[in-house]
Amino acid sequence: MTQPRKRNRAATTAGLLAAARARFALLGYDATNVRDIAQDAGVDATLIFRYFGSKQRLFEEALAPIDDQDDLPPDGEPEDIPTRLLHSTMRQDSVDHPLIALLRSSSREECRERLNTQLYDTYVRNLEGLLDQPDRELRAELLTAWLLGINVARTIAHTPALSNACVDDISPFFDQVTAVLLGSGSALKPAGAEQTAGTAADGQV
Amino acid sequence: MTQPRKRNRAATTAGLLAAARARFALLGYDATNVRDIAQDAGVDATLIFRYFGSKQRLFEEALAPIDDQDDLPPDGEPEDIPTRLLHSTMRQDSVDHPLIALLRSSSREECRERLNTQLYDTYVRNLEGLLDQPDRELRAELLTAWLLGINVARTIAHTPALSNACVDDISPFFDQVTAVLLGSGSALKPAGAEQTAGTAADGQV
Amino acid sequence: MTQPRKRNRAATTAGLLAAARARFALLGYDATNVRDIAQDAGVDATLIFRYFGSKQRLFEEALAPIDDQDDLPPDGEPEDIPTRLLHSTMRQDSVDHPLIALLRSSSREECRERLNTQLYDTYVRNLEGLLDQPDRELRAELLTAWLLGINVARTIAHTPALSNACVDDISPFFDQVTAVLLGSGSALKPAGAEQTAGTAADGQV
Amino acid sequence: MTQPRKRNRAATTAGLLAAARARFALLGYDATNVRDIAQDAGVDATLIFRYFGSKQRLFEEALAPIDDQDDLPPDGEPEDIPTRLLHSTMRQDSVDHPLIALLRSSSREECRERLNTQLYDTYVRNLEGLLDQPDRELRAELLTAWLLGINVARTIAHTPALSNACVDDISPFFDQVTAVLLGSGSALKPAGAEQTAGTAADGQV
DNA sequence: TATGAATGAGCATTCATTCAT
DNA sequence: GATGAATGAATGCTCATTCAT
Repeated sequence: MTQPRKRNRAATTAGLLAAARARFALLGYDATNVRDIAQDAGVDATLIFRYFGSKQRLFEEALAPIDDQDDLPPDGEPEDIPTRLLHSTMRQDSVDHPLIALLRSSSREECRERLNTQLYDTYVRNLEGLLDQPDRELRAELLTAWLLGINVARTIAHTPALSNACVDDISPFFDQVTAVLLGSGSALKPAGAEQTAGTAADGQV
Repeated sequence: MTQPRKRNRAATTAGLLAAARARFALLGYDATNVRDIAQDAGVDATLIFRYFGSKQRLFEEALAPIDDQDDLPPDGEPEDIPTRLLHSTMRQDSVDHPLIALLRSSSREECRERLNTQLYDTYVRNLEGLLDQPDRELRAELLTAWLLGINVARTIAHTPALSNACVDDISPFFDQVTAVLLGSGSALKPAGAEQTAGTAADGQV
Repeated sequence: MTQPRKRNRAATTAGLLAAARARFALLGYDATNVRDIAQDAGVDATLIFRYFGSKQRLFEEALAPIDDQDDLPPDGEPEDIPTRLLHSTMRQDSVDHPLIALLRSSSREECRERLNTQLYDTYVRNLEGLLDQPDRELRAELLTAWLLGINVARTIAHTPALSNACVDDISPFFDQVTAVLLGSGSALKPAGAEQTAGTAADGQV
Repeated sequence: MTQPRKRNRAATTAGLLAAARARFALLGYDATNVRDIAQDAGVDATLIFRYFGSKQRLFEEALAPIDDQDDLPPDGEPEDIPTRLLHSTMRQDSVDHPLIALLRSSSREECRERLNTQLYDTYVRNLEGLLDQPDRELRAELLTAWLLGINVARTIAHTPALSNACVDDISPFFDQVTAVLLGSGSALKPAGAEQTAGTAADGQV
């Protein structure tokens, strides 16, 4: 009680970051206030400024680590990329997906930019890399938009069916839509069996 | 606008509503302040309270009219519904789509509820009505999520390809994805050939 | 409906004054707003400024007429003065006694001055005139304070017994206290008999 | 006060309470604004909200301590009660008597209630306890009204004689009036001697 | 190092008052 | 003469941030 906390800078900043992540994702930047974050972390609000300088910087750092974790690692087969993005989208039961935090804070120009960047780096670029059609950017963005929309529907709008669905419920549809959007000439094509439907669809387009 | 538009209640309220619509959609509820809205409309901020009572009420009225306009009218063929929803999603060059305003204000419980309601009434319910599979709700929500994601990508994230795309660029993909998601047994089915792929895909799922 | 009111200046000002009197007495100057007064009178708030110039002037004029009516007329026997002041104090079932309005508005220097003046002109001066002792001013003020306190207790504090009391309930006490405060050497004294009771009462205590 | 009294919660809250007490008593609740209170106390206005939560709460706390101090302690002889109430009424040279603050804020329902309660608890109830006549409540209220009126005359109306009077100037009258109002059968009666003086005083006045 | 007292800018809202019709 | 649209000053209150200990 005299030493209320371990005076452990690492633990304090980690707790602050976690609390910030949760609040920013749930409420967005504006509606989140630093005192509540500090209270959630069980520390004094001043430490936010001591350790991070400003609310803005805390926001940036709170979103950064998960960004990296979300960036697709280069290992793994290319044809797994869509599936892995779906898993990333569906993975979070917790509401603190960084994309959602950015979306909810998108009244800030910098957040909009960052949302854009992150969407590109994590989704569009990776998907586009699988394709070689002239309209591959649009195709990649269309699939990205779908994943983004699913995320929003689940974490913000809370539409009932999607909120309760798990990856397996969605996979069948996802595979087909992926086949349609990534279409022929995609790197996925040679991968084979599960793409058959996609191939069929693609053939007719 | 060039003329100070003096002593005209109708024009003043209309200007206030337009300015509010734009600011709320761009910045969300919290980040929007009444003085800026009034300044955009070229009038004194107190008129907001005179005519609307509160910022909250202004928000509601600013979003209301477009809501109605977005609700699908019951006329028209059922199989046109997805296409019409796509047009509604793509129609707005202006950023002030009410769905976006609600999304950006989603830190407020009431806005989340309203977003949910509006998503259901305008999208999910109408799409679900076309289907009879046991999983028709999930299918409808998946298509809704896509339209929502496209909207977000265009108006908030400003992804380049989607932002510059027009309905015709997207229609081919949209038709196929619709076929996949609404699948067999849908009211769309008898409409024809392009559903074949969908049916095939559906069969294999 | 096309001619909503008789456009009768006299009636309008009278209605405004009456409404103002009631509101000012009930709420004091600050807590009363001109729109409510106008609404009570059934006219537009602007007329207050047209006819009275300002809220302040309306206040002054609203309190003025009753002032005069409360000033003791010079006719009548001097020994009736205390009794008449008691009746004035007890008379008002309605809450709009001007003294109360002034008291409730006494945060304004001008109202305090006016309260002082009115208390002096209506009460102290008249009572003091009945006396010739060196401490006649203090005696007069002590009786004035009592009448004032009774008024406050009835109209503001709403103490139960005093609120429900009528003049006859209080008269016996009043006569004795008057006898004590105005005391011997007062102009009342030679008047005689009813003071005896006071002395008797005093004796029995 | 000369020294900025920095970083001292106790001193700051005390200063704020004192400043609030003075302003509320002088101006009433509505006419007092928090910025002025803070300026009087030499601190920033936001500290009012930090320490008290709201203007309303500050008002309550500013009036509370004096309330307690004014409540008659149960010790002491019952027959001293009237005298002690007189002293309490006359004691305050400072204008910040809580009764006056309440009176000046009486446009607020809650203040009216509290005024009523306080008047009853501090004055009426204690006086009534000395009596056993059927009309003891009225008698107690009449004496209460007088003390209240004296307070108002001194602190609000500033009538000259009462404002400059001290307890000793008023005591002779007070004893006689008390004798009249509390009358025969009062608990004061057996106390005896000092009432005789009242009678004597009456005779000699 | 960490605590909490202090601060100033900003917000929604109200009100008396003026101006144009 | 009378209506209601327009205005600017002020108020209670919140928040990120800094300063002193």
